[in-house]
Parts: sequence; C-alpha cells; structure tokens
Amino acid sequence: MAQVRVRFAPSPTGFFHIGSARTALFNWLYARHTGGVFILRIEDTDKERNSEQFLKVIYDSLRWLGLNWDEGPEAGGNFGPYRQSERAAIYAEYLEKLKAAGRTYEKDGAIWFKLLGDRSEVYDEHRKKTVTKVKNAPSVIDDRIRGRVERTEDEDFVIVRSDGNPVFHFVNVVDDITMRITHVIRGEDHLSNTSKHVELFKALGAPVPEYAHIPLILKQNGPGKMSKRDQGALIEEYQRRGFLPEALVNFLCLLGWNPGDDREKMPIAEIIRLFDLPGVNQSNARFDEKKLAHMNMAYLLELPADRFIERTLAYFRKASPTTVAAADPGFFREVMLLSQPKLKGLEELPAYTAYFFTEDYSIDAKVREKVMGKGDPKVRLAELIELVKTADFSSDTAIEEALKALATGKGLGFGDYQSVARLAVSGTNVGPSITGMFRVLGRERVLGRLTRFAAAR
RNA sequence: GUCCCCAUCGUCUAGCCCGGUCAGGACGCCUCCCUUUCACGGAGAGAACCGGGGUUCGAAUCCCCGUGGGGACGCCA
Repeated sequence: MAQVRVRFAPSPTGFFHIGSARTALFNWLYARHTGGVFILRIEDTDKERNSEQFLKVIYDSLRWLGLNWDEGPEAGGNFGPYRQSERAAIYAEYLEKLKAAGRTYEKDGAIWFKLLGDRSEVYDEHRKKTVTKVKNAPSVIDDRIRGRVERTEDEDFVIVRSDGNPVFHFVNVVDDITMRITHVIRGEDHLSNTSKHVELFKALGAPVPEYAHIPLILKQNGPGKMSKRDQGALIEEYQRRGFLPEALVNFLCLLGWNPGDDREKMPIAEIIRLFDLPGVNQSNARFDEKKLAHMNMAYLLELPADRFIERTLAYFRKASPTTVAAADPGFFREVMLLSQPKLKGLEELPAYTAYFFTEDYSIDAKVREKVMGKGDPKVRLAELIELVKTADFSSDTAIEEALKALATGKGLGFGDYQSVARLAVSGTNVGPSITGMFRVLGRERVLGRLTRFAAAR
C-alpha cells in the first residue's frame, strides 16, 4: 500500500482551539501509526481574515503539543508551496481543466461548479429564497469512521469569487490532489461538504481520498459544539495556565478514541502504536475540564525532579517573575520539590508556595480562629520556640523525631503542635509536610516566624 | 425548513460488527481508611442501555418508526 499522506489544514484566524488541536492530533497519530506523512497546509484564501501573526499561533500551538509536521511551512517538502495564498498558479491550472471539461459557468461575476443531474427550483426556508437543487446519482462516501454515507441532492456552488480568488471547496480539493493526500481526517462538520468535494475530485479525474470524519467536541456547558469563544476553548489558555502538553494530548486522544481496554493514561508512543481510524467513535464528546485537570495532575506527579523544576521555572517566569528573580535557585528547587506531591496543577503553585518567598505573608483569619480556639496553642508555641532553637534541622526525620519527642513528653499528639506551627510559619492550614517546611525554611526563619507570631498574639 | 450524522451512568467510555457473562472502567459527587494539615493512595456507595414497535427461545447488541442531540445549508474555512 502506498504511503499514507494526511494533512491538517487550518485557517489562520488568530485562534487555535481544542477542536482543531484534536483534529491535528488524530491526523498526526494516523501518520505516525502508519509511518506516513503529516502535512501542514495553511488555508489562507480569505484575505480579509488572515494575518501573518496569526500563523505564529498555529505553529506555536502545534509545536507546544508536540505535533511536528513533515511537510509544510518552515518544514519544506516536495509538494509546496504549503500556503494557499501562494498557490494561485496551481488553482488557475485546475480551473482550466474544469472549464475544458465544461463543468463551470459564470454567474454574478463568480465562477460556479456545475453538478451533473436533474435541476429543480425549490423554495429554501432557511435562506428565504428560491434555489436550484440538483438531483444526481447518489454520491457515496465510504467513510472510515461512519461507514456508508450517501447524498442524492446538492447545489451548484461558487469555486472562484467575483474578485478572482478561489474558494475553500475548490482549493481544498486541488491541494488534496496535488499534495497526494490519501486520507482526509477532519471534523464531522465537514461531512455535508464532502459530496461536493467528491464531485470535484471526479470532475478533475482524480482519485477520491479516503475520508474519516471524526466526532465533534461539544462545549462543557450549554448546547452546541465548542468554539473559540467558549470557556476553556483555546490551546494558548492551557499553555498559559501551566498545563503539561503531554497531559492535554493524552486527554484529547481519549475524546473520541480509546485503546480498546481500560487504560487511560498512556505514553504517546503507546497511543501511536494502538491508534487507528476504525477505533474512533461516532458520537460527539463533551469537553470535561475536571477530567483534564486530573490527567494533568497525574502527569505532574510523576515528573522527574529536574523536569519538574524546568516546568515550574518556566511557569513562574511568566506568572510570578519577581519570585524567581529574587529566590536562590537551590531554595526555589527545594520549595518546588516539596510541593510537587501535593499539587493539582502548576497554576496553584505561586499562591501555594508564596510564604516561602516572603516574610510578609498573611495569616488566614478563619484558620487562626480555629487553631487558636482549642487546647493551649500559646503554650505549644512557646514550647516549639524552645525546641526549634536547639533541634537537629539536618533532615526531615530528625525534625519529625524532635517534634514527636516533644509531643509525647507532654502527653500530647504530633497534631497538637503541627497545626499551630503550620499556622505560625505559613499562615494557613494547607501545605506540604510541616517537617519538610521547617527544613527548607531553615532554623532562623522558622524561629523568627514562630516568635513574631507568638508576640502578635 | 431541507439534507446529513449520532444516541450506554452527570461526563469520557468498554460491551454492539459475530444477539445469551450481576452492563465493566475512569472523572466528578458521597462515605470510610491512610495521614493528627491539605493532597496523593486504598476501600466502598450511588449512578446508564432515550421511547415504541418488530425479528428471536432470548435484544444494550439486528431492523423500522418516533424523540432527543449535533452538524451543514456563504462569493467563510
């Protein structure tokens, strides 16, 4: 069998959303699974809506997700150019073929593609006008995901605008022909266009590619498919919020596809190995950010220390640059590593660790009320201060032993000291283990915080 | 309105093609355990075959009709 050639063909609108990302991903997966070629083609025929900087959004998002393209802008290839705005000569050539075959006509200054079949006038309720329907021999698509889909009625359509620029349906097909695309994997919203495309392929005497229409991603709240304006729709948002791309990719793979067993979190190499078109679902999937968050946490948790520090550093440079600039790298590393097992996402990290980087942290009033309201917190505090002055701070276990010894010596539990110590040192009741916190902060700072807190009472 | 696609827990889904296992897993929610923080982890609870007709000894699974959801109907892509 000939080598698989698939393409992802976005139009540079300035946005790159979840749906596009998954379409790109499925194309990429299929190319990688079959040892085929993944092509990036820019569909920028609509001059009014395109801009150079919008291209960067596409490149950046694809690269961030790890979806490298074998042919396309910035990658080269033998079937270029890969931007439609640079392919005018090719479209002109194919337009001539269509004209020569007698399959075009002009109307209102635009060039239309003439369908074969019986014409009839019918009033269209949607467009509030009379249109010409063409009944033809059933146009059959043998979709790799949906099976046989057929349509017996269509309408002629514009292929070249009155300003001379070719239109999507036409350029899309010409490009698929000239770029030797073997499989068209795209969203189901294109399914109704497909009969038009098939007729174009036939009229141009070109083989019709295999089609695979993947289900759509529905917005998490409310009706309809997800679009750029919806909550959580943009890839750049996840990038900005510090999500791990490998987690997002894994999650996206599971929207409309599964490995056939119960596995969910899987390395990309394994997904590539198992991914195939017949395994793709037919029904639309609703986007669930909660599940994505869970996947992200799972990936975060198992990140090796150095990789984790790289990620947190990158995130802090954008979200909290002053923290990184001021902090000692070794200290920053210790704080991050201490927090890693407790995290749900990088996003919460700056707030979660804020008190490590400043002496000017606030004390949560509610927590204070709760902690100071029971037992003898002031006494515990005084005892803690004495302990910290001389305790062995060399390791977590040393600190833990010291604290436990103090507690048992007084006939109390570890928790009686832990809660007040945590409040004094961090201002809250959530955080990493108290012993780790003590060790990382160091004796002097812990002592200072305990003393100050005790004095303020 | 016309045409096209789809239909299993709240959500993502396995099972459907090749009818017969208490309809399985994950996220979320709730309870308990672990941990005297918060998480993680572990155990458990609750939760679904859209409806109606067929076919069949037997239907989540095959067929038809409803209903519901989604999409398309641009000189956008």
